[in-house]
Amino acid sequence: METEVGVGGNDEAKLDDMPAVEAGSPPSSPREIADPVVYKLVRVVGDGSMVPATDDEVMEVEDLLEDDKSEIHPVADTGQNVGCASNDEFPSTKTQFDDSEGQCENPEVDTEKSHTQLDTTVELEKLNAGIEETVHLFATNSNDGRIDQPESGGECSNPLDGPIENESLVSAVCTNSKPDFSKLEGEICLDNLSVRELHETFKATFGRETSVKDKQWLKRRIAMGLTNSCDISTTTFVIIDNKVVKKGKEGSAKNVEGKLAEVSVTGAVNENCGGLPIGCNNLIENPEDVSDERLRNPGAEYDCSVGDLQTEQRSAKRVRKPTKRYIEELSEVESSEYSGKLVSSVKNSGDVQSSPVSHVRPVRDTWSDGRPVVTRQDSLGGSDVQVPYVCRVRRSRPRENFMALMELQPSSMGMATKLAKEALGVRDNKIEKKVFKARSTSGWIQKPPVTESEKDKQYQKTKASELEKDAELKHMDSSGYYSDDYTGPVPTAKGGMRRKHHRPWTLSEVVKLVDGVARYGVGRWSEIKRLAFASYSYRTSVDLKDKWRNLLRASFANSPAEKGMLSSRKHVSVPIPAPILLRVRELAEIQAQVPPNLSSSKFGAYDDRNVHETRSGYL
DNA sequence: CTTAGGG
DNA sequence: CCCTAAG
Repeated sequence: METEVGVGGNDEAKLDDMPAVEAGSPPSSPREIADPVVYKLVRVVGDGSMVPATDDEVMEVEDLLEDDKSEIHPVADTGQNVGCASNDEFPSTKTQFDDSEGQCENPEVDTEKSHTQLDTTVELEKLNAGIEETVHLFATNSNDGRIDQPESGGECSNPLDGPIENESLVSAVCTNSKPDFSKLEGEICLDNLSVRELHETFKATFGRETSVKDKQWLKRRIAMGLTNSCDISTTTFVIIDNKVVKKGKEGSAKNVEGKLAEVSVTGAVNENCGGLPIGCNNLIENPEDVSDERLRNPGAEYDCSVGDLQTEQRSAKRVRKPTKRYIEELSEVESSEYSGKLVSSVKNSGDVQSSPVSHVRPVRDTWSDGRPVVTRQDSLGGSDVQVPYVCRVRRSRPRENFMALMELQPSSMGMATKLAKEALGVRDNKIEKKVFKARSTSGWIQKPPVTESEKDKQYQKTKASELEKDAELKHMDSSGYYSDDYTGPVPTAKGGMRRKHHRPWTLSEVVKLVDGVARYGVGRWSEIKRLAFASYSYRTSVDLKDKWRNLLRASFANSPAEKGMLSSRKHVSVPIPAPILLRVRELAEIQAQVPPNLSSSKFGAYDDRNVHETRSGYL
């Protein structure tokens, strides 16, 4: 449990981070500034006690603060705000708007609007849910449940001396960051404002700019910001003294009014000068924020019309790591129906039902670089263990039948194999050896494929016929043909396993290989494998190549001795008949001298028999 | 993925 | 056989 929480407290020190307070126009109410409520970072330890935040944590927060500041600065630089000195500037604001009016109603806005609105609206739906949550959290945290009782008259308990502070403090604290709060005074009819004006107002409300061009969204946001309420009519936006006045039925609006103010004030001091509860703020910030997070998504929905917003916003705002919640949400969405539009799913989550629990969780699933890590949740013994989910599949190796493997290697293999199997996705019997690559270290090795049941039966038939055919050539046992197949991992003295399985080449195989080479040419291993070795699931092209290499070597080594070697040498498991070696040599020479292209005119030096034999089917 | 080569 | 570097 290392949840970071903000704890209200009077901490002047933190003010250093808010230059806004001292410089700039004289605070209208020095007292408030002297006694602001500031968030202090602490960490709640398991037992409930709190310890000071670590440097790192503080840094993080400061980062955020800076973030915000940097965001605010541009606002100041625009010089649009003529200072927020006094509270009675509303009129001038009006005029200001009028003056700078003109291009506000550019057509693009409206065309763009439709798209934008779509998305943003959706976002809002969702966000609202979050807001509700947050509000509740706040309510419970401050325990006096004031949020829920608008007219309780318990203002005195407000550490900031009552409701009035709401405005004065805000304007005071934020004086320097220039949001023109005067604009927020008195009656505001958002409906009458142009997009540009809305932007102004937005700025004034939140102390930052927005690039959203959706009037509806702006109005809603502003309304929410000003009233600290998330329950904003979607149609009418008349705000008087921080109260939304719904057209027709005024007071009926269930706004939280100033009650939330105290909460929001705390939040305000901390970060943004807007009168928005901080949690709320984080959740419903610009859609761009959200989109930023959403960006992690491959097929993010903001790809078209809102694209510019993203980029624009991103340049201005540092990208924050998506919270775990987002990751979860996204993955959910992604896995379910995500294919570019997450509208519907978002809509769903828009219901207030979303569990508050989920978003308090620490961000653990993300590496420090913000890159989500693909893991597999294994519930082992109650604790969630995340296993890096490796899934390597053998390229085109022998068919490894895991069942057989497990049978053959009872001991350590059992468990390991099982695990591996699970991790690999059972169905694929071609398991990449690489998984076991660590054989020397891991201590266990893959099993030989030998005992393949069905597949092999099938090919054993073919094999059988071949055997007969081969039987003459070699004096091999036709019965135990496969019995010796298994040359399991050879346990080396060190306990580490050596080599996988050694499958001795049978004479028939060799013949086939030679034949194949004769037919398709040296180096066409894949072809030979495909055509001549179709029935041998093991024996990859590489194997063929290797074998050929060996044959070649042998053939040349033996040639001088000719047939004599047959018995001379050490007992080779499958002594290769001289004729074959001879063929090999011939083939080798042919192939060497005659680049693949030429047809047949260049082989005078070889006896016809061989050549013909060799080339049978070739020409 | 397929080849070639080294190990 | 394994592993890898190269097309």
